[in-house]
Amino acid sequence: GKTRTKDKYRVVYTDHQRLELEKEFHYSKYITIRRKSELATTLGLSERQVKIWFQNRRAKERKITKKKLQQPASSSSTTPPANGVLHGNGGNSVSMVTSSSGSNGLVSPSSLALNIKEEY
DNA sequence: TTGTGTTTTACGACCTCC
DNA sequence: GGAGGTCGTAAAACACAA
Repeated sequence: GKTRTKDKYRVVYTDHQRLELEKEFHYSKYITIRRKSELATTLGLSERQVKIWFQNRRAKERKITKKKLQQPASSSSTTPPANGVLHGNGGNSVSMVTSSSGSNGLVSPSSLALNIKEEY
C-alpha cells in the first residue's frame, strides 16, 4: 500500500532496519529479487521500500564519490565538472550482475548475514 | 528557540532491457 | 508492457551554530 499518507509523508526507519539494509548494501550494491523479498519480510518493510532504499543508497554513494573526486584536488585544476561522467545514462552498459556468488538463487542468507555482522 | 544546511524516505519522469 | 535503473525533487527529520 501507500506509505506516503496524509499524516505521514515519510516514515523513519529504525536503526535495526538501517543496519540490515546497510549490511546487504555492503555485500552487494544491487539486491536480488530473492534477497529483496527476504529482507522485506524480516524487516517488516514492503519490497518497494527496500527497492527504493537501495536506489537512494546508490545515489548517496555516487554523491559521496563525486565529492571525493572533487575535494582532494589539492590545488590546481578547478575540476571541470562536465567531464563525460554525467549524461552517460545511455552509456551505462551496467551489466547488472545477478551473479555475484549466486548463480543459483540460493545463497543461504543466514550464514551470509552472520559473516557480514561479524565484519561490522 | 530558531534559522539554516544536510540527510533520509518516497515519488514522478524518463530510459534501457527483456 | 512491465520491472528496475538513474536523476531530480519534495518534505519530514535531524544536526548545530548563533
